[in-house]
Amino acid sequence: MCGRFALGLPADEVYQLHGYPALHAEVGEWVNQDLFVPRYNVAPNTQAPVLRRRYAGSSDATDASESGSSNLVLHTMKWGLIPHWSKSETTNLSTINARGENLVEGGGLWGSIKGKKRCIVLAQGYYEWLKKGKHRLPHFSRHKDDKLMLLAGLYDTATIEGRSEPLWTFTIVTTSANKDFEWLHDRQPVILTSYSDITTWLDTSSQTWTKDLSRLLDPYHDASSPLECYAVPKEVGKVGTESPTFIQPVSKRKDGIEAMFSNHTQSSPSGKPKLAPPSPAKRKREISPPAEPMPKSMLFEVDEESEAKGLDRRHSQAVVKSTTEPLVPQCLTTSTSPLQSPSTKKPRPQPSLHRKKQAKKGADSSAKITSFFSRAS
DNA sequence: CCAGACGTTGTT
DNA sequence: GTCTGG
DNA sequence: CCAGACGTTGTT
DNA sequence: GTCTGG
Repeated sequence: MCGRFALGLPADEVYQLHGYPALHAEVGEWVNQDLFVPRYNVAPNTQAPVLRRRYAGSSDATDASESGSSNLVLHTMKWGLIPHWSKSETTNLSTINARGENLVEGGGLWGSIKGKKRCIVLAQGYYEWLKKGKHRLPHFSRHKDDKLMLLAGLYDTATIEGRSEPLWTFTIVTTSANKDFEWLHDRQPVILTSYSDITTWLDTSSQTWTKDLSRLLDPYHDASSPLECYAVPKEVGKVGTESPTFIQPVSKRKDGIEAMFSNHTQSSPSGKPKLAPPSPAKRKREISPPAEPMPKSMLFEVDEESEAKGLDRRHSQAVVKSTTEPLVPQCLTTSTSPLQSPSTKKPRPQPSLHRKKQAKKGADSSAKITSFFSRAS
């Protein structure tokens, strides 16, 4: 399922968080403090930000600052778990995901890890490709309130021949998609939201698996933190590309077109449940507006069929709505500045991640092609 | 005992 | 590394 | 997960 | 089609 997501931070950096309260700072704050370099296309086999708990006496301290009381460490690991007994950095195994069902059942590759090396992968959201015949249309799923998405993960370290440092890698735990997401895909990452779930998942002190942990792997359902999902530019499918537009609804860029076609409306073909589209009013708060410029030009193919269905989706029934209350319990509230001393760490300039040239223009018959040129200010 | 698997997704 | 299959 | 490669000999 | 790289 989850083969791509958004948000990352600079490689090889290790941050010391100041205990669980800082977890709240989580969202927004880390990003706004430029401790993260926002990324919009995090692929397997690349580095990504991971949170784990460290225990006194363990020798896995890496080079994190030794400032005492904290036991939560944030650093980067490579996506795609390499078991500790492997001597090679590559593997035949598919380990970018771990099925929750197989954790519960026990044994196997995960048997020795699930009780001891759990972590949380930080993301703005994740991509999923909706299959439409032979076409695949990328969608982005995220918390409606723009909170960081916390994905349940497992990690391990391996000593690779010819390397002096251990290789840290992780995998993302998956489960059945919940009802609201079945139209998109049958699997979903395990998304943690409540403080107690987060602490439960990160607490490996017992070194064992428990029923409580199994419960966390149930399909996502947290009415207080609803998700939203919308189509995004196909360009996200190209590895190595980066653009904030990848996590923005493609429909937003089709305003003109949408207006033109808006009479078609629906005739709900199947009884499929669908997600409500992002409310237009809401989409304004951007996560960490990057210094990064928008691409010179973006091109989107609008296939009539998908287009129709896409429009249809916006009239559908809906995702649970949260109008209520501060989604994070008080216990998570940060005391002061959560990350004031990540040792020598400083905000760094946005790396230039663009490599994309020009979207190709070969209008392939059947599809309607529309180009949008965003004038990056 | 040794050899070989150990995994996921998607597609057929 | 640990478990399974032969 | 998707995108892109997937091969050899001989000659320069 | 299948494998590799990102």
